[in-house]
Amino acid sequence: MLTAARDQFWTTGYAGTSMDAIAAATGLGKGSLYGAFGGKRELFHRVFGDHCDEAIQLANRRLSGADEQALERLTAYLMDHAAFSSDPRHRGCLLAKTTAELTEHDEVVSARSLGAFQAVQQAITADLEACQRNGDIDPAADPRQLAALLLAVHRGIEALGKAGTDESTLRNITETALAGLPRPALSPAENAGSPRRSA
Amino acid sequence: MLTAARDQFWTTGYAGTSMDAIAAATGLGKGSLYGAFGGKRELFHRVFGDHCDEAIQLANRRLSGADEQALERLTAYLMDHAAFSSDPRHRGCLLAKTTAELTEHDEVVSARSLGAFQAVQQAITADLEACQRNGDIDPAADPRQLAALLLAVHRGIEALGKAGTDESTLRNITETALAGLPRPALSPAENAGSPRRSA
DNA sequence: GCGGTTATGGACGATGTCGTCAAGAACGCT
DNA sequence: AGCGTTCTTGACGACATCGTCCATAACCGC
Repeated sequence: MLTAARDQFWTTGYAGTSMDAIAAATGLGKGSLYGAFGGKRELFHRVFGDHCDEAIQLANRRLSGADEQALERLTAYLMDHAAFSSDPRHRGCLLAKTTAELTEHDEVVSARSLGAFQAVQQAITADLEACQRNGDIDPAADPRQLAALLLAVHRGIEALGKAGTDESTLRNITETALAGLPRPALSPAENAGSPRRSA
Repeated sequence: MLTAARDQFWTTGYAGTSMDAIAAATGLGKGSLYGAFGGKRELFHRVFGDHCDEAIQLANRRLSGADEQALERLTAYLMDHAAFSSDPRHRGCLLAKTTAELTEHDEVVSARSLGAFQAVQQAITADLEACQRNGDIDPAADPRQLAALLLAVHRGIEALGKAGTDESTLRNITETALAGLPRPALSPAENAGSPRRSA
């Protein structure tokens, strides 16, 4: 029911969605909607908040686990996002669309957007720290800065995918970004022994 | 006059902007608007097309010049964008907002968005090739892939800035991205002689 | 200066949209 | 079953919005 309302906002945006459309999509009468949520704005806040929570949980779930697979998880997370974003059926991230449309006009939305992005960045940071513990990434690097970069790449892929960029380009972007991460400085002698992800 | 209409669309989005609002903003009567452009959609196409052209021209202007300053230009382009995007008064890139709102619903907008992004990417590619000629970047690297990554970072910075990310974070992202570009492989002996950008 | 042409502007009808409300359905409790 | 309470609903008023239309103003060649 909330998902039907969310989908409606998702495809037509906040301003482009009428309460009648939501009533039709959910099967509820308009009176019920106003009674339950107060109004269009409040309903959207509810829907948007839930969506942010889900997105954060998803990132945390996909990026947490054993140190040995940390780089694998990160790669998969970004690669899947690239594949997903380039799908023409993809409506685009609701978080991105909402931020673009409403962040200047709605404090609640603005705060929640920023919070969501920071939470995802935090999840990436944690995963990068795991990569460092596993020897996949230079331990001297600041994982928060790398995470910020990867989040930016993540959001950039989202934006470019929505514009119609094809999948291989988006995957290449991900690969190039990951290739640019600082590797541990190995003295030539110790090439062999250090732990790396499995192929 | 077109800029007034553009600004109106820019701040309130396509769906959120009424023709009466545009009439008020431009000082023109509604009849004139419909007579001159045909309708809301056509007017927006005009405004959006002009804006894309300007954005492309700006990128080309800022990223072209002598090989010796190619890396400087690229750095400045991205850094300025980071500073710009984090300004709370910044309305956010019209190209990004429009792509987010309309790309699924309007073929014309979709095509023009993709074209604009590709044009900017091309400008970055050309600048990176200049960097390679100047010895700032590994000549073995594919400049188009690096450009795609930098464009993604550029768009990501835009998105994060709109969400409220502060300037220093966005600048750090830019620096981290630039630091991850592949440097020319120098044999230890020739460290001294190769051309680098001036500090 | 003048007739014809074009541009202008705001009133207008039709429709869309928001939020409310009273009538009715569903439900629980005794 | 009978009753009161809550939930649901679609019609409704007020207003916004779209696109049109015509009376008027500006402009042009002559």
